[in-house]
Amino acid sequence: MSMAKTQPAIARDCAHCASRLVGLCSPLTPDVLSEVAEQATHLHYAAREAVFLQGDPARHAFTLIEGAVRLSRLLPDGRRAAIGFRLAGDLVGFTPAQEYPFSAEAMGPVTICRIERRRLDALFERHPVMKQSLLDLFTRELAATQDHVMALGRFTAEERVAGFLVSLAEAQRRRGWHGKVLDLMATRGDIADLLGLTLETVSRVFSAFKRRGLIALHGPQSVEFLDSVMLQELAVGEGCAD
Amino acid sequence: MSMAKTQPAIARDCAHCASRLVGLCSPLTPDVLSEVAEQATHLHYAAREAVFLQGDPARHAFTLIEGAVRLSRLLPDGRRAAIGFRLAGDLVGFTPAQEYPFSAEAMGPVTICRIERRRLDALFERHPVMKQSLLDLFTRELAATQDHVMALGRFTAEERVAGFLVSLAEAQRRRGWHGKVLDLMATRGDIADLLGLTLETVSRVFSAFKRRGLIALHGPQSVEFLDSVMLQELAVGEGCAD
DNA sequence: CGACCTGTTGAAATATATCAAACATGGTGG
DNA sequence: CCACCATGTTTGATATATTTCAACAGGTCG
Repeated sequence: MSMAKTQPAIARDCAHCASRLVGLCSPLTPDVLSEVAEQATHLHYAAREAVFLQGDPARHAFTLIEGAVRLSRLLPDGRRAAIGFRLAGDLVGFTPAQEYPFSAEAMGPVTICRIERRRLDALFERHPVMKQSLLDLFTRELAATQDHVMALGRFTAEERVAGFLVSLAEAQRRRGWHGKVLDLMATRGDIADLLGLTLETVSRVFSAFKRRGLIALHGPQSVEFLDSVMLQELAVGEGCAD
Repeated sequence: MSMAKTQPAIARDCAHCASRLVGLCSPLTPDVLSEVAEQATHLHYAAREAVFLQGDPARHAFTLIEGAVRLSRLLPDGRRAAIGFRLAGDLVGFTPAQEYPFSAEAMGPVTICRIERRRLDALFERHPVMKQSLLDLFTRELAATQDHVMALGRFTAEERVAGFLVSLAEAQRRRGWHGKVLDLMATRGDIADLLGLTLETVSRVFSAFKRRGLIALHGPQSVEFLDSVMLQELAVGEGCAD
């Protein structure tokens, strides 16, 4: 099952990967990029497998090539809260801290590009321009997490699910996706952990949205947007709720 | 009532203030510090007054000299969620974004040190060391916000209130406070907005803690810790709940 | 085929919200 | 000094959103 780590094949096309370091490397020249590429490794993970665990020494940073991962924290009694989902192109697990502050688990089959943190730090030393990019990244991440706080603190279950759908669609759109049919890449349980709900509630909300003609389901993971306007309104807390 | 903004007296002792830029300036030399001090202004705000509002152009950054402010977002229908509280010494409203992503309101009488963002940016240009400090600051802030997500998503009302008390005590301890009696500096409503609860629920939880001998109240804003161990356990989600 | 996982749906339980009243407190002005 | 008001707090009764517990359905995979 966990043969993933046994195949750290050096990637040939990792320049592609490196350039995707969420724009971190965009100020860099091609030769620097290929230098980065040589230091990186491609890995594969199966669904539910952990990329790293909360508390592990943060020796690597990752960029997702394909698939999606869930960043989450676990309580001693089993309660789980997801901090967020990360999709292809996202930087994962890069922290100035000594240990990862949360776990990262593959939500489906995942291909990921791994680089040693030491090397990344060195890269930052030599190319201070990147620090600005990193600061911007952290700023966006902070803003997103604050949105999340708003949602968990004051939104109803329906508003949270609508918000999840809308922002996932937005994230995919930034990745070139278009159309009306969205692949969730997450189980009801994953979504529940993200939204601070139970999986049953999430399922009920999907059913309610379907009944009201806001969405259609083609299989539980495949959502078609029928009334994006209404969903958007719900998502920002202006929904009429009826 | 709002004569605050009419008294932007240049502060003489603002080097003290500048040095408190949450360690941002710790790598700087004294002469640079006094240079910063000359560019900063002291302001006073009355309770409930806004230091800045969500959406305002982010033209200034602030450091709290005295008092406490609430960072919050407001929904069109009046629901409010607080992102966090900031205490003396904290940096507030410094964002790379164009607009403030949330509002900042004084929770009581507040003295604050204001500096133009332009000047702060220039300072960062000239002293790149500070970027590292800023990155560390953002990292801590991100981690704190993620804790908040965990709390709002999976903690019960009692766990959230216990967590609030413990982390406020911790914050005050870092500021040199010691002892057992804590000044909340926040109304029940403020705390409710922070924890995603109603003010009535917060009040009931305080009463329950009092009944169980975990705390004593000397006036509604003054909390005495009687059983810190139990509170701590509740705060991290290991509480036995009885 | 049976075991298993994910999802759906129902009925009951419960934590928290909502609505409402009474109680303190501090300031203000007569 | 007292009456008065605004603001915050406590507490009670009730309502409700969401959870919990439970049963079942549809895939998939060995």
